[in-house]
Amino acid sequence: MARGVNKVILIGNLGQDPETRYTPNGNAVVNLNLATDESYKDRQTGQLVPKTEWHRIVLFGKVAEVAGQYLRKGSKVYIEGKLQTRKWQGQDGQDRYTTEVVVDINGQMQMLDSRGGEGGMSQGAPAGRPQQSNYNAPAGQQNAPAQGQQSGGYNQPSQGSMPEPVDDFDDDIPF
Amino acid sequence: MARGVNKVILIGNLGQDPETRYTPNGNAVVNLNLATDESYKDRQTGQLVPKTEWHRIVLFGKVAEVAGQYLRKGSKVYIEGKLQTRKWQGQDGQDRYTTEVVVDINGQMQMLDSRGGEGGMSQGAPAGRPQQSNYNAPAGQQNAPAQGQQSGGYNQPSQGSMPEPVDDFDDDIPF
Amino acid sequence: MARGVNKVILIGNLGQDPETRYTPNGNAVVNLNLATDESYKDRQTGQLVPKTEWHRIVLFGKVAEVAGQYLRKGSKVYIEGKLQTRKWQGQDGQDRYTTEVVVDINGQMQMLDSRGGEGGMSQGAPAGRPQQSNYNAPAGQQNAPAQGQQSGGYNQPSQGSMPEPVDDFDDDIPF
Amino acid sequence: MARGVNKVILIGNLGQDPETRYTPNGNAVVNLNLATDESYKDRQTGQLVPKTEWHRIVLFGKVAEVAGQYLRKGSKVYIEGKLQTRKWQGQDGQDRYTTEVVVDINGQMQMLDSRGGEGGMSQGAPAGRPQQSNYNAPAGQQNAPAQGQQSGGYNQPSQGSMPEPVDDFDDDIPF
DNA sequence: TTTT
DNA sequence: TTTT
Repeated sequence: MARGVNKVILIGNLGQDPETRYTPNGNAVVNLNLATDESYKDRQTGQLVPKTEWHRIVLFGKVAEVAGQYLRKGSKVYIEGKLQTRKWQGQDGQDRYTTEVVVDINGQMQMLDSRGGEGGMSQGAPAGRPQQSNYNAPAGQQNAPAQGQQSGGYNQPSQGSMPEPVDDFDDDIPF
Repeated sequence: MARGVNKVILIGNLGQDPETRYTPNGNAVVNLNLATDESYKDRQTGQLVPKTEWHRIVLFGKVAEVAGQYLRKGSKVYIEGKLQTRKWQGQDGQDRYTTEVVVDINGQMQMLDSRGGEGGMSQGAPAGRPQQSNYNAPAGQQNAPAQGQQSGGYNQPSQGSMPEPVDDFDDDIPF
Repeated sequence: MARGVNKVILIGNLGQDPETRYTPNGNAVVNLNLATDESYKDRQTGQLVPKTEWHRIVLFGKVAEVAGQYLRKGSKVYIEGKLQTRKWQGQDGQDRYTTEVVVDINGQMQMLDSRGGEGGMSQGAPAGRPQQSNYNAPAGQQNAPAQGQQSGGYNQPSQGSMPEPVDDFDDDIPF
Repeated sequence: MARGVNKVILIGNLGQDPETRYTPNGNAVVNLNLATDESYKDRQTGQLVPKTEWHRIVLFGKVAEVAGQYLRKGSKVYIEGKLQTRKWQGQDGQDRYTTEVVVDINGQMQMLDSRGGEGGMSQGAPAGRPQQSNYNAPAGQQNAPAQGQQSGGYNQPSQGSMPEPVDDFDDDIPF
């Protein structure tokens, strides 16, 4: 289904809790802000300078549910997805572009926080963590897109189908 | 030098000829517009729908020289680099962001057009091709940044150093 | 379905025509011998020395059919798969191990020979090419495992299904 | 320096402590046994069956020193390297082949155990851990290849140079 | 031989 | 804007 290669591999940490939305069909769509760290040697000073790159990740389907349920601010995660640049309109009516890493059925997400409070693969929601109301809403059920989530507007891109244009993000600047 | 992973792998075709610039130090900086193709099955119609994703690639150093010299509109190429989002100011004074795939000494570029005239690994510039004046300017020499290219402003990011902000792109909208 | 990452990405050329087998279920299993080239600078002489690495690739399912049909000795190809080490018995009864790159439904194969006689995505078998009798045998049909191929014995490892034990390779030394 | 792509990306856990050797030049060469886990659905039973794949990793240079110093049995690690198949002679005089994932200056190694005592990026050797005598032997110094390590025989493959044949592994079966 |  |  592809006559090219478009692959992104990231390991980094979440800058904040995942944002979970649901499509009209009840499929989870999760956004992550992921930081990858690098350091380089300054040519003037010879000092090692840290540099953080931020990535916007969008997960669909099963992997979105797991991400929304178990990842939290600070979580370390492996992401494999593809690059996608989305066009949107600024308040001034001008076109803007946002590049995201899309993780769908062809991608992968691996939680890298082992043992202990941060999550992992353990079943059940760890205590002491803010629960999101629709967390366990089974994909495909109609009860999922509850209040605050009508915003949805995503189609589930399973096996190649693409997310539809999003017209009602919380604010005007999605990145 | 890294406490994370930030890797992009692409195979696609150039939408246009490479754009070559030179830094004040005479190092080549090359921009590519790369298309990766995918097709997905439309859920309504069951039709296979082609979809093209465009990527902005920036190459530095030796690999930039090779890209600028041998790649052309339509060339098929393998790219391995990292994601980097650059902030710039629109004419309206507002912040804009552009995400690029940066190919530096840690990255890779492979030409995938095997046929004769289009390039490959062959030495020497093929005949019948528009030559760019500063093509063979050895990196690090002072003759490189000729008129129209003082604009430079890139530092060569070899082994971790970062590109400096670019303040005088041809136009206001670099993507 | 994975609590780890096991990924291989190769671009190289086939050392010989693909070898196609069929499982008892009529699914294609294709073996490729793939060369990846690299060159390194000899520390004594300073010379650039070419070095070829050979990889054994095994493709299953749909991608196997395409590979068997269109790839030929010399074809350039992109492979994405996973590492798998298989144990087998030498004639002397001792254990041997062979590591292969397995391309199943989670992997990818891209033909990189563009335009012209070498293949590409073109429909129909190019003329003047040795046809293999069972080439177009649809997967899942019983006519596939003809003589010389009962050897099969692979299960298709797509998304979890595993290769069955292989007991009758053509010869004793599969690598 | 390459006319192909040969890349391996793994995330898994060490089956045992790293084995550190030194070349005659005092450069560290470290071997890891890495397990990557996957599970697949059995087609008969419908059960989810776990499957572990074992990988032999060889690290050279700086990354080898870090690996030897901080990784331990059970450590989770990200590995980026290239495939290399090495020929050796069995006791019976017959050729054997072993495929390894080589991590040199072009590769990467990331420790993924964040928790305290097990390593991470912290300076200095954590207490309560078996120290290896030649741990801090600076590369290139003659004191490194102490007893039990004359075996060495590796050249450091920095930037493309290749490991020389190894003729005196501890035992006859290196994998 | 690891890990969850 | 590319390619098949």
